[in-house]
Amino acid sequence: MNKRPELTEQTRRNLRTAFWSLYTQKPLEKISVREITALAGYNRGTFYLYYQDVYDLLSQIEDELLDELQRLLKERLPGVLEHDLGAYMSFVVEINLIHAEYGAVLLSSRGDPRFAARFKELLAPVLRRYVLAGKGFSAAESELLLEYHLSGLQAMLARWLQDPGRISLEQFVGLVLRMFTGEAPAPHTFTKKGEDTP
Amino acid sequence: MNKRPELTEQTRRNLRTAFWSLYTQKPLEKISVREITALAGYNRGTFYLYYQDVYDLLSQIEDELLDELQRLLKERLPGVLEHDLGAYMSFVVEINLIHAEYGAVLLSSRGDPRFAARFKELLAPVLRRYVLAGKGFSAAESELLLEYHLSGLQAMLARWLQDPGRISLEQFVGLVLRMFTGEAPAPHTFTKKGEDTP
DNA sequence: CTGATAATACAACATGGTGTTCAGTGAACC
DNA sequence: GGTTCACTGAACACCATGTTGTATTATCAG
Repeated sequence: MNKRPELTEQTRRNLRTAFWSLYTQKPLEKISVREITALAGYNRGTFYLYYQDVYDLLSQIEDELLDELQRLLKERLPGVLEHDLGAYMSFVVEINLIHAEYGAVLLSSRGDPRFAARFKELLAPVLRRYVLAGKGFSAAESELLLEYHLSGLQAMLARWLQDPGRISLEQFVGLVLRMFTGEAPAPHTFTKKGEDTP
Repeated sequence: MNKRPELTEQTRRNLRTAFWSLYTQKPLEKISVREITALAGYNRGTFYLYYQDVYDLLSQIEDELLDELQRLLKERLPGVLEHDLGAYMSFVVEINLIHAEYGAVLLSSRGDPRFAARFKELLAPVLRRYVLAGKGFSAAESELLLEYHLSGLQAMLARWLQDPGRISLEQFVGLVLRMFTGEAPAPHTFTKKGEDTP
């Protein structure tokens, strides 16, 4: 099966690209299969050879992003996290920066709440253990504070991704850590590492 | 026009109630005018005598809630806020508790992002002045931290409204203030920690 | 080269939602 | 008792959906 893999992949990409250029302009419910295929230059029926419906297409984009994020995070989690939450968060933010074209939209208020929810779910275990644990909160309190931090982080990250030039990555991570730990670290300057960041 | 105001008001209410009972069960885009009018016991055309479309109906509910919230907050702002952010936040939370039937849905992740955005916009000035001002943050940093606090508060409030019985209002406001002020113990009398299991 | 196969095109169909229109009905109001 | 009002019922044009059957290519195996 699939005698022409690179052609089908191209078609898939074309549909996805057409969809995304529409999605950056208007909400999901106003995007029709007609519009996508017209923009991509295919017959409407062709769409259904690749995707069940418009939401399925969006889901596949989201799945790819989240799968990669999870994979990368799991690689780094044991080595980095234990003694350096800051480095871990830097890594999280960097990954998002790489995929900013998608992430900035999906995580924003005009994005997909389901995506944001899954993103938060990914980070929840880390926050539970390294930000909330051992501070004497009841289970109910922890749950609420976790929601505060996760939603806050997600929204702040989304906003930063809109225009990452205004604040450096280090400064941004500094703000995140400041929120995590209360008031602890210094406000502006952050310790610089030996290497440049892309 | 409108010779029988109490009849038309009743119809309006019936349509709104029918819509809301559907909206608590499924997302907006899956709710049709047909469904609403069938549930309310009216002809489909009648809907269009009162609302432009389904989103218009939702908007009217949201507008009413936000208008009342804003009105109440403006009443209390000058008297209460200056010396007691805690009392002010208590008031904010109380108002939301009164309208929990709507607020708990609209503010939740399955609610309307536009509503959440407007809700946050309402509280933004207060946070800007009483939580962020005078702490030496740059404009860009303040914007990001504001986003963190607003989104965190909104999400935590939404979650609390789902089941306000688990934590008292005072305790909840204590958590909010704790997030606002860093880690400092809350001014109000609430927590007695150390007995619950973390 | 040729036949098989896979990717895509094109057209048509049934379904169901949208928003609008317009004549008609019954009850409320004056 | 006639008029006005709220609502009905039915129809209309439009558009999107998802599916199907048939046709047209391009690629590959033999």
